[in-house]
Amino acid sequence: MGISRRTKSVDLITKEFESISGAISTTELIDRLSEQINKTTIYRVLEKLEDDGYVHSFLGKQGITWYAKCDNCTGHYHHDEHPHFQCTECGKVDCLPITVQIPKIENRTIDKTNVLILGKCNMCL
Amino acid sequence: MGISRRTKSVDLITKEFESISGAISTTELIDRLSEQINKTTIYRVLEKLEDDGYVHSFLGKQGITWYAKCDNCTGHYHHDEHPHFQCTECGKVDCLPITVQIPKIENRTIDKTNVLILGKCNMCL
DNA sequence: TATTTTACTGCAACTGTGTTGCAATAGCAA
DNA sequence: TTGCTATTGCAACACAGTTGCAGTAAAATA
Repeated sequence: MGISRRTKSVDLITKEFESISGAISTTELIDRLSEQINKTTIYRVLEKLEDDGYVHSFLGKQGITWYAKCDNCTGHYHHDEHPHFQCTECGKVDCLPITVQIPKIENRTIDKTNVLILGKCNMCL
Repeated sequence: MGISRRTKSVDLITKEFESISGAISTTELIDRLSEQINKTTIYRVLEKLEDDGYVHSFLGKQGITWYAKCDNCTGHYHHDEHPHFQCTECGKVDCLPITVQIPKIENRTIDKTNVLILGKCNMCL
């Protein structure tokens, strides 16, 4: 069940995603919007935007949730089957438009793969 | 700074790792040992055991910390550069003795790669 | 063995991320 | 304009993990 009404919260949050490059953590989003939207609402809107396929979520370095409106993923390819990169210097997180091959594994099926790559981004090299 | 004194807590925790196959989450370890060891101590001992290279830590599905005494990683190869597998049915987590190739990425350096594969394990197929 | 040093432990209180219940508000269709 | 109900804000909660500190106990030293 995604977004069914266009509200102030939805507008503010989508505008935030349009204005950034890369991903944003829920905590950062709450910091930026807490004077205008309650944090509970932020969590709930993000959930719905993900249902709608507008953003996707994943976990960053310390296990906190990040969201990205990734242009590289569309349609059925959506569910973040691409790796994410987090810079260990500045903390910035991006989607990587590459594919990571996972070998077949005996006696197991693979539903989903989460790949987080840690390193230095081009600004911090 | 790893373990420097052999205490009851260290014995109980290492004994737990000897008795299991695969990985164990901090929460499960606390459940099992909370009558014998305080949770703060469990967190602190795990940290030291990781410093010593006896176990390694990584994040599971919901961002909680897991530890494994993985036999496949030794010496400099230690720092969990292997993928981890979490069963979406039973929740069991294992180290996978395979290598995932990460392509070189322009304008970035790679320090570490976290790969979590979600799917069904051989018991749940 | 007795003493001393200090690593380790337990406790209580705290932090940060995320969730839940519920009453009030506000899109939007009719 | 009205009525339905999705959405919101608030307060309180849940849970993983951390911190400060005083007391305890390995283990080195005498």
